[in-house]
Amino acid sequence: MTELPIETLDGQFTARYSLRGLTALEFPRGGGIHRHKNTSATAVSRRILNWHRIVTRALARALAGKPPGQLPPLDLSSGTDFQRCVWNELRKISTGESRTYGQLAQAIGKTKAVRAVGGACGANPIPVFLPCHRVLAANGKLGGFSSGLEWKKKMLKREGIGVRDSDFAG
DNA sequence: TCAACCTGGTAGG
DNA sequence: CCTACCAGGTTGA
Repeated sequence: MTELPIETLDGQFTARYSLRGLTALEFPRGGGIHRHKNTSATAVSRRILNWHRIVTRALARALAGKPPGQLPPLDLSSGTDFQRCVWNELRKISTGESRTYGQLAQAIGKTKAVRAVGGACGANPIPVFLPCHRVLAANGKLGGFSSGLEWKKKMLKREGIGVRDSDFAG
Protein backbone atom coordinates (compact mmCIF):
# COMPACT_ATOMS: atom_id res chain seq x y z
CA MET A 1 0.00 0.00 0.00
CA THR A 2 1.48 3.30 -1.13
CA GLU A 3 0.34 6.74 -0.11
CA LEU A 4 1.14 9.78 -2.24
CA PRO A 5 0.13 13.47 -2.06
CA ILE A 6 -1.44 15.48 -4.85
CA GLU A 7 -1.14 19.24 -4.82
CA THR A 8 -4.12 21.09 -6.25
CA LEU A 9 -5.50 24.61 -6.17
CA ASP A 10 -7.89 23.30 -3.52
CA GLY A 11 -5.20 21.89 -1.28
CA GLN A 12 -3.31 18.68 -0.83
CA PHE A 13 -5.23 15.52 -1.63
CA THR A 14 -4.01 12.07 -0.67
CA ALA A 15 -4.04 9.09 -3.01
CA ARG A 16 -3.57 5.50 -1.91
CA TYR A 17 -2.60 2.60 -4.12
CA SER A 18 -2.51 -1.16 -3.83
CA LEU A 19 -0.92 -3.45 -6.38
CA ARG A 20 -4.28 -3.59 -8.08
CA GLY A 21 -4.96 0.11 -8.47
CA LEU A 22 -6.23 3.23 -6.74
CA THR A 23 -7.84 2.34 -3.41
CA ALA A 24 -8.61 5.75 -1.97
CA LEU A 25 -8.56 9.47 -2.67
CA GLU A 26 -8.93 11.78 0.29
CA PHE A 27 -9.83 15.45 0.38
CA PRO A 28 -7.34 17.83 2.00
CA ARG A 29 -7.46 17.61 5.77
CA GLY A 30 -8.31 20.64 7.76
CA GLY A 31 -5.26 22.56 8.80
CA GLY A 32 -1.71 21.80 7.80
CA ILE A 33 0.15 19.48 5.54
CA HIS A 34 0.95 16.06 6.88
CA ARG A 35 3.61 13.50 6.13
CA HIS A 36 3.14 10.99 3.38
CA LYS A 37 4.97 7.73 3.43
CA ASN A 38 5.30 4.45 1.66
CA THR A 39 4.57 1.61 3.96
CA SER A 40 7.57 -0.24 2.62
CA ALA A 41 11.09 1.09 2.42
CA THR A 42 11.25 0.17 -1.24
CA ALA A 43 10.89 2.75 -3.97
CA VAL A 44 7.49 3.36 -5.50
CA SER A 45 7.04 1.20 -8.55
CA ARG A 46 6.94 2.62 -12.02
CA ARG A 47 3.46 1.27 -12.43
CA ILE A 48 2.15 3.18 -9.43
CA LEU A 49 3.93 6.34 -10.45
CA ASN A 50 2.23 6.07 -13.80
CA TRP A 51 -1.17 5.63 -12.13
CA HIS A 52 -0.38 8.61 -9.96
CA ARG A 53 0.31 10.81 -12.96
CA ILE A 54 -3.04 9.79 -14.42
CA VAL A 55 -4.84 10.45 -11.16
CA THR A 56 -3.20 13.84 -10.75
CA ARG A 57 -4.37 14.91 -14.17
CA ALA A 58 -7.86 13.48 -13.73
CA LEU A 59 -8.26 15.15 -10.36
CA ALA A 60 -7.33 18.56 -11.74
CA ARG A 61 -9.96 18.17 -14.44
CA ALA A 62 -12.61 16.96 -12.03
CA LEU A 63 -11.97 19.82 -9.65
CA ALA A 64 -12.46 22.18 -12.57
CA GLY A 65 -15.90 20.70 -13.14
CA LYS A 66 -14.84 18.83 -16.26
CA PRO A 67 -14.87 15.10 -17.10
CA PRO A 68 -11.81 13.41 -15.56
CA GLY A 69 -10.72 11.62 -18.72
CA GLN A 70 -8.61 8.53 -18.30
CA LEU A 71 -8.55 6.86 -14.89
CA PRO A 72 -6.25 4.18 -13.51
CA PRO A 73 -7.71 0.85 -12.39
CA LEU A 74 -9.76 1.30 -9.22
CA ASP A 75 -9.29 -1.23 -6.43
CA LEU A 76 -12.64 -1.40 -4.68
CA SER A 77 -11.90 -4.58 -2.76
CA SER A 78 -12.44 -2.80 0.55
CA GLY A 79 -16.19 -2.63 -0.02
CA THR A 80 -19.00 -5.11 0.55
CA ASP A 81 -20.94 -6.48 -2.40
CA PHE A 82 -23.72 -4.00 -1.81
CA GLN A 83 -21.35 -1.08 -1.57
CA ARG A 84 -19.52 -2.02 -4.75
CA CYS A 85 -22.88 -2.29 -6.45
CA VAL A 86 -23.74 1.27 -5.44
CA TRP A 87 -20.29 2.59 -6.29
CA ASN A 88 -20.52 1.00 -9.72
CA GLU A 89 -23.82 2.78 -10.26
CA LEU A 90 -22.23 6.06 -9.21
CA ARG A 91 -19.77 5.78 -12.08
CA LYS A 92 -22.68 5.97 -14.53
CA ILE A 93 -23.52 9.50 -13.42
CA SER A 94 -21.54 11.71 -15.76
CA THR A 95 -20.30 15.23 -15.14
CA GLY A 96 -23.10 17.73 -14.80
CA GLU A 97 -25.77 15.10 -14.07
CA SER A 98 -27.36 14.28 -10.74
CA ARG A 99 -29.50 11.58 -9.13
CA THR A 100 -31.36 11.13 -5.89
CA TYR A 101 -30.61 8.44 -3.33
CA GLY A 102 -33.95 6.92 -4.25
CA GLN A 103 -33.11 6.76 -7.95
CA LEU A 104 -29.83 5.04 -7.16
CA ALA A 105 -31.60 2.51 -4.97
CA GLN A 106 -34.02 1.79 -7.76
CA ALA A 107 -31.23 1.50 -10.30
CA ILE A 108 -29.59 -1.30 -8.37
CA GLY A 109 -32.90 -3.07 -7.96
CA LYS A 110 -33.41 -2.33 -4.26
CA THR A 111 -36.01 0.38 -4.24
CA LYS A 112 -36.39 0.42 -0.48
CA ALA A 113 -32.71 0.38 0.34
CA VAL A 114 -32.63 4.15 0.11
CA ARG A 115 -30.96 4.79 3.38
CA ALA A 116 -28.50 1.98 2.82
CA VAL A 117 -27.50 3.67 -0.43
CA GLY A 118 -26.70 6.76 1.59
CA GLY A 119 -24.56 4.61 3.82
CA ALA A 120 -22.71 3.18 0.84
CA CYS A 121 -22.09 6.68 -0.49
CA GLY A 122 -20.65 7.63 2.87
CA ALA A 123 -18.31 4.66 2.72
CA ASN A 124 -17.11 5.61 -0.76
CA PRO A 125 -13.29 5.55 -0.63
CA ILE A 126 -12.80 7.43 -3.91
CA PRO A 127 -15.03 10.49 -3.94
CA VAL A 128 -14.65 12.78 -6.97
CA PHE A 129 -14.06 9.81 -9.28
CA LEU A 130 -16.94 7.84 -7.78
CA PRO A 131 -19.13 10.95 -7.85
CA CYS A 132 -21.20 10.61 -4.70
CA HIS A 133 -21.42 14.42 -4.66
CA ARG A 134 -23.88 14.15 -7.55
CA VAL A 135 -26.38 12.32 -5.39
CA LEU A 136 -28.95 14.64 -3.85
CA ALA A 137 -31.93 14.20 -1.54
CA ALA A 138 -35.32 13.73 -3.18
CA ASN A 139 -36.54 17.14 -2.01
CA GLY A 140 -33.82 18.81 -4.07
CA LYS A 141 -31.64 19.53 -1.09
CA LEU A 142 -28.05 18.54 -0.62
CA GLY A 143 -28.21 15.49 1.58
CA GLY A 144 -24.96 14.76 3.34
CA PHE A 145 -21.31 14.33 2.53
CA SER A 146 -18.83 12.63 4.81
CA SER A 147 -15.86 14.65 3.58
CA GLY A 148 -17.70 17.88 4.38
CA LEU A 149 -20.71 19.51 2.77
CA GLU A 150 -18.57 22.45 1.64
CA TRP A 151 -16.80 20.16 -0.80
CA LYS A 152 -20.07 18.83 -2.12
CA LYS A 153 -21.41 22.33 -2.74
CA LYS A 154 -18.17 23.38 -4.39
CA MET A 155 -18.10 20.42 -6.77
CA LEU A 156 -21.76 20.78 -7.71
CA LYS A 157 -21.38 24.46 -8.38
CA ARG A 158 -18.40 23.90 -10.64
CA GLU A 159 -20.33 21.31 -12.62
CA GLY A 160 -23.24 23.64 -12.96
CA ILE A 161 -25.62 21.49 -10.94
CA GLY A 162 -28.22 23.53 -9.11
CA VAL A 163 -29.31 22.96 -5.53
CA ARG A 164 -31.99 24.65 -3.47
CA ASP A 165 -30.88 28.00 -2.17
CA SER A 166 -31.67 27.12 1.42
CA ASP A 167 -28.91 24.56 1.34
CA PHE A 168 -26.61 26.21 -1.12
CA ALA A 169 -25.85 29.24 0.96
CA GLY A 170 -23.19 28.49 3.39
C1' DT B 1 -29.14 -8.28 18.42
C1' DC B 2 -28.92 -3.25 18.09
C1' DA B 3 -28.11 1.30 17.08
C1' DA B 4 -26.64 4.34 13.57
C1' DC B 5 -26.98 6.11 8.77
C1' DC B 6 -25.17 11.15 3.00
C1' DT B 7 -33.44 8.84 2.99
C1' DG B 8 -38.32 9.39 1.73
C1' DG B 9 -43.04 9.76 2.28
C1' DT B 10 -46.89 11.28 4.91
C1' DA B 11 -49.38 14.13 8.30
C1' DG B 12 -50.08 18.29 10.64
C1' DG B 13 -49.19 23.18 11.80
C1' DC C 1 -42.46 26.77 4.33
C1' DC C 2 -41.58 23.82 8.61
C1' DT C 3 -41.36 19.90 12.31
C1' DA C 4 -42.50 15.01 13.76
C1' DC C 5 -42.63 10.42 12.96
C1' DC C 6 -41.70 5.95 11.21
C1' DA C 7 -40.70 2.30 7.63
C1' DG C 8 -36.64 0.68 6.00
C1' DG C 9 -31.69 -2.10 4.05
C1' DT C 10 -27.15 -2.45 5.36
C1' DT C 11 -23.27 -2.20 8.33
C1' DG C 12 -20.23 -2.70 12.31
C1' DA C 13 -19.89 -3.49 17.06
